[in-house]
Amino acid sequence: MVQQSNELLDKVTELFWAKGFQATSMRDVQHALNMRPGSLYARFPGKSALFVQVMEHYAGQLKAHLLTIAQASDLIEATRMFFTQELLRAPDKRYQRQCLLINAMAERSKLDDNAAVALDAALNDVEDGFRHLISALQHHHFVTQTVPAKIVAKWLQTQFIALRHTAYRSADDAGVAYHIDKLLLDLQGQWPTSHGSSSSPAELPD
Amino acid sequence: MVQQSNELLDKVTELFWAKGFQATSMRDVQHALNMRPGSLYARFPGKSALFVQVMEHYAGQLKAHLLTIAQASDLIEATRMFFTQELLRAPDKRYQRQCLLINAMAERSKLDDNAAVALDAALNDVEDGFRHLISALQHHHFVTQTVPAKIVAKWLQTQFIALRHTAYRSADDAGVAYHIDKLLLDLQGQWPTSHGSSSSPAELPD
DNA sequence: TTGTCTCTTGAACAAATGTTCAAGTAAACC
DNA sequence: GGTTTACTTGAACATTTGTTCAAGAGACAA
Repeated sequence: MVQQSNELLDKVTELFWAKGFQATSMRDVQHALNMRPGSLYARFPGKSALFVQVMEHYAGQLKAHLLTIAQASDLIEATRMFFTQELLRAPDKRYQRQCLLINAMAERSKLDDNAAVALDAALNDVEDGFRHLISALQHHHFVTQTVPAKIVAKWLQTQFIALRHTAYRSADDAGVAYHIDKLLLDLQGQWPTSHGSSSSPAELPD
Repeated sequence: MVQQSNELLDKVTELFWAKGFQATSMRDVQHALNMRPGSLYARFPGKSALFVQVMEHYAGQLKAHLLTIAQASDLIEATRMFFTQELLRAPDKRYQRQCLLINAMAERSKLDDNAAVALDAALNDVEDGFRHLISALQHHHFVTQTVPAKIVAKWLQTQFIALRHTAYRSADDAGVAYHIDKLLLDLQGQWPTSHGSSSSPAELPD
């Protein structure tokens, strides 16, 4: 009758995702996991530790997803699919259109040190996933190689974050699909030649 | 010795901006305004009402700013200036790089009905400001007229949101400036011809 | 049965938070 | 001077929240 840690984390992740970290009380967690306070605290040292594990859980999954995509045969289509899947989640899971990490960022001032570090690590992890995807896109000449993958990756992650917010708010899914089309155009389109970006735009990280 | 309501709202806005709505306690507000609980509650019926007024205050200012920009002679340069100003706020006001509205969105589940309505209204207000700017840009042929201003405006607001997050997190201001350049390229660049966007791409809302 | 070990229970605590209200202050008006 | 009016004060309340811990339950060995 003992639940696996992964199942537990799945459920807690959903909670934090749907309601936010602060808005989710330990009593909410206890109820969702059908555990009493003592048992819960035997498993997780406290709310902050729970947050840390959820961050790792979430970022790990997202990064893995991105690495899979980077190996697809039709990269552009796979990228579009990725965005479509993430952004057009069905109404019953609409809260998943939001980005858990961004919501967490908004609550940063209330996080303790461990939690803040975990949040940063999670964001960097996801960025790393995007960098792999961009490198693949550059390798297949979908994206100019004159701009470092790292910079394009940051751009794409930025787009992802913003679209999640818009998709969450918008009632118009077709409009979101249009935004994705625009994004894919811009990705393959023109890039500024330079603007004092510290690293030379010519060199490509791995 | 009585403070103007605008001064009060300015201070409360800063508080909410820097710490977040939930993370700011009424005692924080009392301290910042040098008011005792009773006086504060005589002026504002409660924390939720405070939130509502801050939303109106903030969105009103941002929209006004956008309307001013829409009347500049060099629209592209004015737009770039707008983004640069908002995104590269000096270190002592770094928290203002974040978007107050987005942070509020992340706490939506804890807002009561009035506050949620005010938040939506604020977001729509800002979107309206962007729409005016886009209309001006289209009028001067910087942006294609084949796409409705409303759609482009939503895109630009999305970009704005995204860049704010990145600018807040990033240690590299030159990178942010590069992102702004890319944004201005994309704005003037290619737009998808259609993708089931419900309203016909030919007609332009004023 | 008895004893031991592991895990669970739920009442309880302490701190924080939004809010109220009777009492106090001082200026304005008759 | 006396009375009313408008505003301020700060102690206090009720609720929520993260967390703890002594007591209990059940499995298994002696």
